[in-house]
Amino acid sequence: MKNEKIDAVVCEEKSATRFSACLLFSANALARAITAIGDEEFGRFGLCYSHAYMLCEVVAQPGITPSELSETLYLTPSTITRLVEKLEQKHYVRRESEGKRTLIYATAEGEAIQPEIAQAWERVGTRYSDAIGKNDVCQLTQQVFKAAKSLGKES
Amino acid sequence: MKNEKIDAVVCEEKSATRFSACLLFSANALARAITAIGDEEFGRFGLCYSHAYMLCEVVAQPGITPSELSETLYLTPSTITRLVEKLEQKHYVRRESEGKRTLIYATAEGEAIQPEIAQAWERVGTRYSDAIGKNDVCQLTQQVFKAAKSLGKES
DNA sequence: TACCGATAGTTGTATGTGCAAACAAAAATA
DNA sequence: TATTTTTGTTTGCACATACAACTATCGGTA
Repeated sequence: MKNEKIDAVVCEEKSATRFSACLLFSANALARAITAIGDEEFGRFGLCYSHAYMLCEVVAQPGITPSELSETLYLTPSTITRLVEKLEQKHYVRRESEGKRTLIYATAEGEAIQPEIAQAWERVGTRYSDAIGKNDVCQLTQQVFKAAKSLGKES
Repeated sequence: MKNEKIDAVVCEEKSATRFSACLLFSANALARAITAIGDEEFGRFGLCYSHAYMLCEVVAQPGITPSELSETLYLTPSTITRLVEKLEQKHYVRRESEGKRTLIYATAEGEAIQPEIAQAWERVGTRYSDAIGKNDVCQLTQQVFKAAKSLGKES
């Protein structure tokens, strides 16, 4: 019984499943695993990884708009709005309305925690490099990003 | 101004960003993009991709327990409980208590939609293969899964 | 037999994310 | 100039997921 049939075809090692051959499955599993690390590190100062990334971008590009952030971060505009709200609550950014656009600026406080973010970022990198292997990481990242970009256009 | 300094180092093509070199970022971007496709296809009959996967597993392994599903699907037990609840609402599975364990079985209805799930699964595969390239997909999937597994052990 | 730690599962709560709809402002067209 | 369309942003709602705390059961030990 059980799943002999499918497993016989798909599996080679014991931990593989009928799902491991599916990119939809694997990509989500990877994202969850690595996000756990990211949120653990960035969480030390009360941010999740996407907040940290967004804040970096705002610091680098003062007056950036939500739609620009949306493109850079590969997130929908509504998600950007929510993230900005959170960062605003924490006084890391402020918003300025300019016509139909919204300009986002980092506060002094937001700029001040940049070093901490950079450190956390590095720790995250170290941790997943250690787990996955430094050489593989670089290639994997490139391929993953390329795939994400291709799929972004698909729909 | 802007971000010349960093971009000069990191970017080669215009769409790359300081983030694209980060696996945490890229993996999440990929997961979101591919999940959008998955949910679109599986959503045609009211499921999201994780429901569909779980149902497959339950059909293949009648009487499977939440903790087994948790390992197979790389999801936390609490998430499994929530997914099972959803599938139960839709009358695709039923639960049986056996001591401290819970056994999950597919209903006739649940087994009946298996063909539809298989079709949707195939459509998803076709769509991302078309976007990414058939050859790349296979290798990418393996690497992504391997990385996810390594990271799963890390924490 | 009676207790205690370990294990399995569920629930409360919180959060990131997205879709669809609403809204506001700009641009295009008549 | 007036009207329509398009664009940018925000909100209402829904959902997958996780953590922490809680409950229930099992297994071992005194």
